Amino acid sequence: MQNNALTPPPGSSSARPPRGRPREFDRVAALATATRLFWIKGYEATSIADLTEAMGIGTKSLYAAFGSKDELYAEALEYYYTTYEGLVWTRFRKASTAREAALAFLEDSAIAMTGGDCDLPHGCMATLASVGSDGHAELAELIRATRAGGFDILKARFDRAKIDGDLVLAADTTKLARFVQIVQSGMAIRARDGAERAELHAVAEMALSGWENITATVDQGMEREA
Amino acid sequence: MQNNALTPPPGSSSARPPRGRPREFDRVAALATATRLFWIKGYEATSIADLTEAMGIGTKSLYAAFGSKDELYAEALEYYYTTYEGLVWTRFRKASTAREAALAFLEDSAIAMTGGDCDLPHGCMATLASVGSDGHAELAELIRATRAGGFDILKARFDRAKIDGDLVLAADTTKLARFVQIVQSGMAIRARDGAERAELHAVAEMALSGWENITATVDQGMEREA
DNA sequence: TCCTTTATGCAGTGATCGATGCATAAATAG
DNA sequence: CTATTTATGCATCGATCACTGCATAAAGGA
Repeated sequence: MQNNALTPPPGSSSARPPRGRPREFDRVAALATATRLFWIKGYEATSIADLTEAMGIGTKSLYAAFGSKDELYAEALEYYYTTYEGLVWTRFRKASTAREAALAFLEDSAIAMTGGDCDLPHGCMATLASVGSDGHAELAELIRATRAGGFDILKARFDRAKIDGDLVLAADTTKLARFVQIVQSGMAIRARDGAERAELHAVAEMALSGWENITATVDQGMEREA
Repeated sequence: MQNNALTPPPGSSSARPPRGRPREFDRVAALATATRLFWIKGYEATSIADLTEAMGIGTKSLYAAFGSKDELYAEALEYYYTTYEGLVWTRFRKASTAREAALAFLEDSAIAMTGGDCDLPHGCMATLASVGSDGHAELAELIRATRAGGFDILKARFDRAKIDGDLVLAADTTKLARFVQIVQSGMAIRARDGAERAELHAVAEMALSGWENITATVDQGMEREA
């Protein structure tokens, strides 16, 4: 949860200026390049050779600056989230109702996953990340936690909507948040397969077209099931 | 599309019985074991050493029987589909309306993705397959084609529903099929992350709770968007 | 100027990757 | 029986994996 060995604060307080030879490359730019590569190809398919070539530095500099491949990936995932989370959550936070928030989240996800306003890689780095769980337990847990964070935000917003009054108290916010999260996850897979933005946009709208039914009848729906 | 080098007919017509030393292992059982391993760990994270150990055979026998890792994966994907597609599509095919078919597909997917009635690996092998596109273009295309097959089945069913009359002619069956496919894809990711069957079951129901709104207003929804 | 500190380039570490050569074992055909 | 055909076990291939030791270059502090 807190900063462990994998995620040291990147721009930690530089109390004294470094005395030796200064770094010849921009660390942030290199991290951005690494992030893009991991985003596109994933952890396992991205080799150190791929990274050093794309970043324009040698392996020694990479390890001196980032420690290991795992630590670099962890920093890249953090960079990814802090840099691009606004694309997906800004309108969500401004929305006045739970439904508007969910729709904004899915619509803006559709935009972000198809390149945004620039040429971002398609798909969601956190959703599509699949680190083989052999010896990378720490990374796998970090990725799972990142995914879980999105769910928590959704559920918290829906819980607040109950207090605000725009969501009935009987609504199951956990299931609601899971549903929205699952739709976004599915969009990520389609985006990686080359889906157009309009397709994902339409899906965002269709997903919430039954909002009133969902929020009002989800519990009695479970009773009907049993 | 047709059988290429990667997918020779496994049980092709044995015109004459083999003359030499018979194989000491069951090829189908070995393929089933390999399929399960690929299903759980994916293509890249599953090594030949992992496979030979799990299958209980040597590398020479593996290559003699299956050709290469790529060809083995292709056969495993085919085995996966032909063996388990019934879990997901049987009730779908029997359904009398498009909505019932879609609901059956999502509900049965929820069951299959959480182990079915035995201890199947969680998640969908085809959906979660992510072969790094470096030098494995043929496999990547095969996987994309497998995913596309599911979409085609859904869309064909919805198109038929228009003729049957239980779906309005104005409905956009392409978007409808994409939506259902995306929900199922998202379920696969959640299943791999350890989702309970009940959670995915609830999502299947929620996804189709706006069916009447979707099928009736999807086009005017697009107009409202523009 | 000299000394310390840091970064870089190059070569190379052991390990593992997918895949093979070779000798041998085991079966059938004659 | 012998000859032929096939499967297997063992050792190993070159390539690549993540990663590091060592010598050198380049900066600041004194």
